[in-house]
Amino acid sequence: MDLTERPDLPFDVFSKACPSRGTLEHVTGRWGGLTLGALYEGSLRFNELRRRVDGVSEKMLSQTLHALERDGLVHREAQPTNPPRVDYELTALGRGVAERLLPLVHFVEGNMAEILAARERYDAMRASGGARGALG
Amino acid sequence: MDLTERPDLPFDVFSKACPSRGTLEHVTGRWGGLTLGALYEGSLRFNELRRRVDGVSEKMLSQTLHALERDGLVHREAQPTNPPRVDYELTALGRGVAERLLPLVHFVEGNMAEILAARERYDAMRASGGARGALG
DNA sequence: CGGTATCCCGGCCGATACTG
DNA sequence: CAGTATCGGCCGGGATACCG
Repeated sequence: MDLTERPDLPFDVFSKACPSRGTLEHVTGRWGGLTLGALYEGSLRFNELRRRVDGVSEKMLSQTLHALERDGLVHREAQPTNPPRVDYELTALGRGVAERLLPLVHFVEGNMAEILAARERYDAMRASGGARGALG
Repeated sequence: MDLTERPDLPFDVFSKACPSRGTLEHVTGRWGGLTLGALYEGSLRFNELRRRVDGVSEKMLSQTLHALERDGLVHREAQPTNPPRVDYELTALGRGVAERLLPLVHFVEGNMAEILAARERYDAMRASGGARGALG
């Protein structure tokens, strides 16, 4: 397959004004991707999600969920019980996004050792003073 | 395939301290993804890249390229000519990332109309005052 | 051409307190 | 439990100027 072949769509992410850039940032931002990933495993309540996405604050989780719900990727199901119970789950669109996002995440996780090695090489090269090759 | 099945790796992105989160942000951040996408189409020079990635500033492109180079995703080839010529291209690892990133980007682009419609519905619902259904 | 250095603002984000 | 309100720090990122 040729991934450079771009279908003739009305939206082009390379264009400055393309609204897809905004959604892409919701989806791939610091918390958006982790939230979608967690929900891909199944419906979760607010605090379950908060525990699953290690490090997220109440505020950011709430904000992230609102953005994803607005984009039609997450469905919010509130039950008017006491205490209140709210479940979050992916929509069909959200599953589509998650199915394409997770392979990327897993690929990076799986190659993290190589990435860390590349970083060490890069940093060592800079520290030792330049762009010369192995021979110095 | 079951994307929830996570191989037993030393790195887990859901964990607060996982370094993959950093690389993921380089890759999916505001400019990282567009830069990888542009380079997936072929090797490019600095200003070619700058024109292709509409809206990026010199500073952010430089910063983005450094981060991607450090992570071993992009290779920088400088020729000591005058005027200077520098080419950027994806490494094998970078192509692996791009191949998983592009389907996500294309999916969002392709479903942008639906996403925008979801936003309008969401905003209209909020403006009209509540979580009631179609019957008001 | 291919960058780096500096200034500065907006908003991301965490911490804390409060509400239904 | 499931959030909202408010404050403040930090830094992403744009504008501009400058360098080899």
